Amino acid sequence: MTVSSFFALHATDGMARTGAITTPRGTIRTPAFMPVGTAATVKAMMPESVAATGADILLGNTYHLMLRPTAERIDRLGGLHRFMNWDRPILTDSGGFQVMSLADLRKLTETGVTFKSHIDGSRHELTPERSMEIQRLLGSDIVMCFDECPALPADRDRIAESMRLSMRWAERSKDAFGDRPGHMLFGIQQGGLEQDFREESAEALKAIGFDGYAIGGLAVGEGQDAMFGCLDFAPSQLPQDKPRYLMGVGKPDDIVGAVKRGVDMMDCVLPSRSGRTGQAWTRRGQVNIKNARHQDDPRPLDEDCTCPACRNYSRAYLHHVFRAQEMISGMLLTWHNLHYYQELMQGMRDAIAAGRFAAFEAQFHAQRAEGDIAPL
RNA sequence: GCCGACAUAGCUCAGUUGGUUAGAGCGCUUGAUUGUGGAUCAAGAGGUCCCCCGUUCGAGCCGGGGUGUCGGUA
Repeated sequence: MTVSSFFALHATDGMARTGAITTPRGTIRTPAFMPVGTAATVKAMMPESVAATGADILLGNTYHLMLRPTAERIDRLGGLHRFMNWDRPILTDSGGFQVMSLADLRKLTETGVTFKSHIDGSRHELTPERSMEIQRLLGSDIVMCFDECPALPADRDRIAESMRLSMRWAERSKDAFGDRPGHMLFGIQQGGLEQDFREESAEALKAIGFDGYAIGGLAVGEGQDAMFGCLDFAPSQLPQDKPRYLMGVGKPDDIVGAVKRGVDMMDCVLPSRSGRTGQAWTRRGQVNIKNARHQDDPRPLDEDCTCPACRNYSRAYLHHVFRAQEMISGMLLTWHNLHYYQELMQGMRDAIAAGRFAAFEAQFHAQRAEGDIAPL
């Protein structure tokens, strides 16, 4: 069906699409879920285990790697892939999200952002140019523009001002990125929940021209209904023939809703963070393994799951090791969560290819509605 | 046996000259977590203040007796 040199659309079903992004380091099947490996590791997971869950690509983070161990050191050691023993594609966030999440540690100007390190208090300047340089030193396959991501709710003036700053930074990012065969640069649409600002942002990005287009600034406090409302129009404002990447999303039902609305790629810390804080995501919904009801339960987290946590361990064990703060707790639950997320993505890819996404979605919601297995 | 200290939430402990409905940390029961600060936040349950008697308008607090624990000593 297709299109650009590296992105091939294989099938669509409604707004949902399935395809593949080809990179020198491997193919990314879309819709894709990308685990987050902020500090050169998907926490609690070995890279081969991450690959075993079915992940084609993972994320690294400009801001965190810049502070420690520094981009220059990673470059001297052969680049991020070699450094962390992950030879498949890596997408690096530009540090833009930290402009929001670390708001009390930074100063924002037209030029860029000055951060005060949360590690040692040292000052670091991040600009579109410096962000591109760091992502080049890391050897990132998919580089993200440096942007600003305002928390919602925010008033229209603030959203417009922020979006336009991000668009000026997008242009500087493109200039600084230059021409790097085999590497891609993605622009990031902003504009809050406002359709006109999203449109203005999309037009600005398309005029600059990118290899892919991200939808940024969502899942930052607006709630699912509002986010879906925005996704009812945002994807179609972006080019049809390029990957669309919804940043930072989400819970399983957010992901299904996003794919339904035309999103090709997503990332989220949730499966990995939840794994470390005792929360599991299953086809029957959310399970809090911390809860006392699991302490005598010999059954697996999910009887139908083939991940190591479900195949080899009981809920009672997972409960125990979480309560005892044993490291295997985060390892097993993270593995399960990533496995479930990837299985969900595969299910959606198959369903779209077969033209039965609506049925898949209905079944997804029906299984969740059943709720967790009955008490003992 | 004698001398001394101590006894308050599951645990470790605060508790003012005697003054509303006795607190904290941890633990416990739950919830939140969306481009990761291995983080953080929120709610809740839980008390015969060792027992008895007394003083007092009023006792976790003061007095007497008892019980228990710990320490010292013979």
